[in-house]
Amino acid sequence: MGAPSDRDRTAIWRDLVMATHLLDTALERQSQRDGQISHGHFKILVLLAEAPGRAVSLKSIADTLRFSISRISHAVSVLEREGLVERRAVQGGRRAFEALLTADGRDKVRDVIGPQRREIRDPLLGALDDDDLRDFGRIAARLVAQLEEQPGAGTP
Amino acid sequence: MGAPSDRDRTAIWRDLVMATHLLDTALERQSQRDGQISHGHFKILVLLAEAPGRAVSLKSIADTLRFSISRISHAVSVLEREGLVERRAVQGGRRAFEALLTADGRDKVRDVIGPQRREIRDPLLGALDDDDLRDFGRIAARLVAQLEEQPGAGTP
DNA sequence: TAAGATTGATGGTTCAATCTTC
DNA sequence: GAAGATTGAACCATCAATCTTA
Repeated sequence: MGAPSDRDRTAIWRDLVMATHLLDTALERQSQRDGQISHGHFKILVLLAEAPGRAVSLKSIADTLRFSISRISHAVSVLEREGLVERRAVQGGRRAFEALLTADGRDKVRDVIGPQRREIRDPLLGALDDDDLRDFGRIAARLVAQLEEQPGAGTP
Repeated sequence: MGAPSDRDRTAIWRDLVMATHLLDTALERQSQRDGQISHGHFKILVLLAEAPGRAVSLKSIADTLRFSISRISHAVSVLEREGLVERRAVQGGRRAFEALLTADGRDKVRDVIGPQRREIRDPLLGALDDDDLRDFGRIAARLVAQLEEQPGAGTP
C-alpha cells in the first residue's frame, strides 16, 4: 500500500472538521443541560478542581486552556457572580490573582462530569475497539503536539 | 497487550477535547485573518461552492452542517448584507428558500481555503505518517458516525 | 516599565416565540 | 395544521484600549 491519495486526505480532513464540530456541540449542549453552564466555563471549573488547593492564577488558566486572558477575566467574573469561584489576590506576581473553586463550584463539576462521561465520552471511545483506541491515543497526542506548536494557535 | 487502562482512556479523552479546542481556534483565527469571516460562516460558503448550481436550501444547509435553522437564518442575513450570498425563493417546499453563492462569495472561498490548507490542514495531517494517516481515516469516520447518531447531537 | 488584569464594544450562537405559506 | 423561516433577547468570545501594581 502506498501513501493515502489526495482524495483520502480530503475525506479525512472533512471527517476531522466534522468530528470537531459535533463533539463541541455535544459537550456544549450537555453542560448547558446538566449544569446550566457553558462548556468553556465548565473547563475552567474542571481545571480548578484538579489543581492542588483548588486554586489557579488567572494567567495560568489562560496558558493551560489556551484561552485569551480577557476571556478568563470575563468568565471568572460570571462564575464569581454565580458563587462557583472566588477571586483572591496572591502575593508574588506583579498583579497576580487566582481563582478558587467554592463548594458550590465543586458540586457543579460533579453534576456535569458524570453525565458527560456516561453520555459522551464512553459511547464515543466505545465506538473504537482496543487496537483502534491505542492507535487513536498515539495519533491524538501527535495532533495536539502539532496544534500546540503552530504559530498563533496559543494565547493571543 | 490487554485493553487500554482507565488512565489511558482519560489521557485520550483529554487529548481529544484539547485537539478539538485547538483546531477550532486555529480555523477561526485563520478565516478571520484571511477572509474577515467567521469559520462558521465560511463553512456555509464552502458548502454552497461545492453544490451543483452553487445553491442550497436553508433547510439543507442546516441539516448538512448540523447547524440550527435559526443560526442559518441569521448567518445568511449577514452574508447577504456582505454580498457573498443571495436569497432566492424556490418553488416546491412549503416556504422554501435557497442561498446562492455570488461571485464575491466564490472569491472569498478562494481567499480563505488556500491558506487554510497550507497552514492548518497540511501541517496537521503531515504530522502523521502514512500508516497513522490511514488508521486515522478509519477512526475519524467511526467517531463521526458515532457522534451523528447520538441523540441531541443533530439539529435542535 | 512591563506583567497581569479589566473593560466596553462588536459579532456569533442559542433559545423561545412568532410569522408565512402550502 | 405543519414545514420552513424569521426575529429579538441573552449569553459567550474576541479585540483593542486601558488600568494597576511590583
